[in-house]
Amino acid sequence: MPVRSGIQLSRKLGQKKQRPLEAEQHQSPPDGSQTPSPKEPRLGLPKTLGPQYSIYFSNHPARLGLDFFDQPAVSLARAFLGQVLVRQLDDGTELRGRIVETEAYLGPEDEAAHSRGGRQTPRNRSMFMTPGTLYVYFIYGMYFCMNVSSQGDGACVLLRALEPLEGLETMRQLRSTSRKSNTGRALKDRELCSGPSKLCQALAINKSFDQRDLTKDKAIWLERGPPWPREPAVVAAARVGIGNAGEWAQKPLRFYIQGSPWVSVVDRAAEQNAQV
DNA sequence: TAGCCGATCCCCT
DNA sequence: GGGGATCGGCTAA
Repeated sequence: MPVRSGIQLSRKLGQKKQRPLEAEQHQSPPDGSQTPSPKEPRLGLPKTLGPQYSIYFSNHPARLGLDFFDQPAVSLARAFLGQVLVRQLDDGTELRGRIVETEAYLGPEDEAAHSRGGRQTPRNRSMFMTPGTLYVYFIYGMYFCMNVSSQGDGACVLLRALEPLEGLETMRQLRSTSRKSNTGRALKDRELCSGPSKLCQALAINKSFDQRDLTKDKAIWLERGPPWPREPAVVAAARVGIGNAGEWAQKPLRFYIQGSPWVSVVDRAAEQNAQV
C-alpha cells in the first residue's frame, strides 16, 4: 500500500503539476515469440545506478515510482540511462528494452521544447502533469514520440533509443507492420529501437498512451536496470532535429551510452568530452 | 557510408 | 495554411 500519494509527494517537493487522467485505453497489437537474438552485440549487464526500488504506487515489485521521476529533466534524462522500459501487451507478452539514449527538454525557457514560452495546449498538457506522466505526440503525419514528464512545469525527457532485451521477434513484427514500405527485408536488431519513433513502433505505443502514469499503468512501466559490469561513459551532445531553436539547439541536452550500438545518432565531437 | 529528400497529417497560429 | 523532437529509400562517392 502506498504510504503517501503522488500529489502529496509532489507538494512536498514544491511541484505544481496536475494529476494525470487515468487512461484505460489499450490496443491489441499482434503477438509474436519472445526469442532474443544472439546476433547483435551487447554491452553486458548493467548495474544499479541509484536508489533502490520504490514500492510506492507500485503493482509490480521492480517498478520505479514517483521518487525516481520527481527530479529535474537533466538529471532524470541521465538517470533513465540503464533503466528498463517494460511494455505488457494485452495477451500478457512483455517487451523489454534498456534505455540507452534520452533528451532533456527543460520547459518554458527551452526554445526547442513544445512548452516553450509556457505554451500549454491540449496536445502538450501532459508535459505539465505529475512527474512520470507519459507525453506521447504524433509527428510528421505518421510517427509517435514518447516523453516522460519530469520535475518542473513543462519539462520532460524524450526517450530516443533502447537496447532490446526481451520480445525481439514481437518488436520486429510491430516495426515491420508499421513501416510505410514493406520490402520484405527483415529488420536487424539494431533497427528495432534506435530512434524515438522506432521504439514507439516496436513497443506498440501510440497516442492512447498520452497522459498515462508510468508509476501506475498496467501496460507500461519502468524497472531498475541490472548493474553494468563496468561503469559506462555518458556522452552529452546536442539534441537531434532541433533546427530553429537558436542557442538551445546547441546545448548538450542529449545523453547516450558511449559505445552502445543501439544509439540512434553518434556525435563523435561530443564524445571527446564524454564523462562517466 | 553519408547526404538528400519525399511521405503524411495533426496541431498550432 | 504551414511546420514538424522522424524515418527509410535512393543515389553518389
